[in-house]
Amino acid sequence: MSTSNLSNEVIAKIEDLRRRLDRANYLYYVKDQPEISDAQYDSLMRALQELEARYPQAVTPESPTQRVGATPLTEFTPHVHLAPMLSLANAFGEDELRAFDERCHKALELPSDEPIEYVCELKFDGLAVSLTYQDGKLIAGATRGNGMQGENITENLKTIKAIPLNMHNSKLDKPGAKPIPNLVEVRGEAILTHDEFHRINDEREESGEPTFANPRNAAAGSLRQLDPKITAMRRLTMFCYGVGAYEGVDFESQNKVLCALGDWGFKVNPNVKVCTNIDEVAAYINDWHTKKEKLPYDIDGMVVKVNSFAYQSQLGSVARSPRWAVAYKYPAMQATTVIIDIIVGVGRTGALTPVAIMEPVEVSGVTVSRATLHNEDEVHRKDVRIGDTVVIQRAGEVIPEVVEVVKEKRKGTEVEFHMPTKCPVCNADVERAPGEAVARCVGIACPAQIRENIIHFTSRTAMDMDGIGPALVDQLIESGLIHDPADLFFLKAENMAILDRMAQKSAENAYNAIQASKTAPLSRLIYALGIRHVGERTAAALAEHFGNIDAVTNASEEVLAEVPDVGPVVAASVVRFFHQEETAEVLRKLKEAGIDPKVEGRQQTEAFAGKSIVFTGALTKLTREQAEQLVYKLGASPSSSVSKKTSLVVAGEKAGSKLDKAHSLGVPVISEDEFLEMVKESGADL
DNA sequence: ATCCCTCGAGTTCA
DNA sequence: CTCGAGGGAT
Repeated sequence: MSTSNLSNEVIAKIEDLRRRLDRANYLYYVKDQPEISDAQYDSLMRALQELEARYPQAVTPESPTQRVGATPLTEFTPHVHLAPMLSLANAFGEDELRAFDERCHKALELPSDEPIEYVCELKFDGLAVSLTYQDGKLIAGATRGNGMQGENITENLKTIKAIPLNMHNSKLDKPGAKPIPNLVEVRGEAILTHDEFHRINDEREESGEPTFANPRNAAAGSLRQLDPKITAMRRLTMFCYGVGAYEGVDFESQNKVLCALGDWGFKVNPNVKVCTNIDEVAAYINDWHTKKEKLPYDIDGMVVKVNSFAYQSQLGSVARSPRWAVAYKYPAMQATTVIIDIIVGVGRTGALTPVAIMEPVEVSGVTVSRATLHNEDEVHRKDVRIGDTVVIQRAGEVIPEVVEVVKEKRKGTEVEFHMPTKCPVCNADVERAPGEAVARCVGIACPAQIRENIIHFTSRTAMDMDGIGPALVDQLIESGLIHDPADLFFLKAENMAILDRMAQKSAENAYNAIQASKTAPLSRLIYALGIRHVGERTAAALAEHFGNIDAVTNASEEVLAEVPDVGPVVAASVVRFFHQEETAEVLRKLKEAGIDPKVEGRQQTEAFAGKSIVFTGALTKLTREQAEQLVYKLGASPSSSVSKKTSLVVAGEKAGSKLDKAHSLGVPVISEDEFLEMVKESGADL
């Protein structure tokens, strides 16, 4: 391996390979229009690596092989920006945007009817970065830091393929094209796309590492790695939008800067608009308010800049921000606040739910003061403590959630949360089933559960008693007028009118709503009872299968398990529910109030209603299916296996084990003919 | 036994 | 809307 035989031919070969690799990179990472395949790229890269290995003296820092440095750093060194990286003043809402326009008019001494040209650019939510190029070669890259001085992260930035190691000079023949300056600081934002962010978090989750709260944090974390190999694995990208210091080139406007950056091989976001006046700016901002959600990366606003550089220098800067630009911020989806307390709520099923009570804060236009923490594990996973400063957001724009704790703000006085061992409402024991996430109050007469249960009963999706809300339910319980859902049906308007702030009119409305609910379909009633694991769908399936409430009440676990989507857990839950004395009492009162809904198309015959019937052997006059449909129509539930809950077995010819089982369990058995006779006598309307 | 899908339950604010 | 659990398919 000698250094002496580096011929011109070899140099030319190396340079050709580098040119082709740089171009492939540019087309792939900047233009998103690859022209060669990954395999072709790899083979070019391998060829270059081999040549460089053979002629180490030919390796330059700008070679495409040098994107991932070999050795990790021990620390970052400071980097002084040649021109400061200013921060922008914020504008919230159109009024502040127009105020900015007026300030510009005033400072430029322009009449207000003479419009100023502005450039609108997306404001990326990433990490601001400055790249320094000397004679077209990347010599340094740094974070923004305090604006004057940042950290030198050149090795990490070189791993970003969208950043050219060499500026392009191929478009010089294009009219208005700018030559490669001898010195330029290119300013931009390093970001992670949503896809990449999720990929990284998935990987971290799998390997048990803490996940990043958002793409910006992930991007920042990735660039602050001392080992560039790690940064290289986080496939960051970078949009460039401006210049700091520059020599050997001149610009007339911000728009020309963006064009030049594009020509030089930098990635420039295409969603830029030159607006002839502030109205167009406002319209463009408004346009992107919804469109921004469809972008594959995060933006948190729009940057509005005075286009003309002449105007820009006339406007100058105040303090640390230029007067010629403003950052329009869309209403923040995230905010920071302080956890005042973590309280525990008791749900209808006894579930204890920790809820964070926070210093009220505005998030996307709404004041938020509480957020669910779901369960104890969740609290500890996020390590939320009372007194913590937390980042919150509205998940799906609606429900507030705690995203993360700002650990840097910890004072050491924060209090850890522990699930109480006694119910905060009724002081009964709290149990957490092994393997389950929720802790439950086991108190059968827990007032909180009774309250939630009644509220659930009246709710729109259950019995739909319009006009009866939590407040009224509380008063009714407190005054002793009701103890369970069924009591609602015995209320009289006069009784309710006695209550605080209960006008005669609204008492009548409530009374009418209760009476109207008496005709609710069976599925609603079953759902309203609030059986654990029985929601709207399962309630509908049970109603459909059994046809009346008695049939459900008497059903065994086996019979229940025949219902579609009902398995052992749901079946056991239903049986347990109907075994409770309280349930029997409620059902009795419902009947007394005349509530016993039937499913349409089913008749409730004396002989069959609520019975569980099994057919066995070969039927001669009916098919098995017809027979099952028949008893279903008459109010019974057909079943396929015999248990002690079975009311009746209809045995056809050559009946086998089911008949034996019926005999051994003492279940009545009849023949097919007897069955048909029974149907006839039932008086059913066939 | 394991994965995927659906359903249930709890939650916020205007 | 999100998480967790149950059911059913594989």
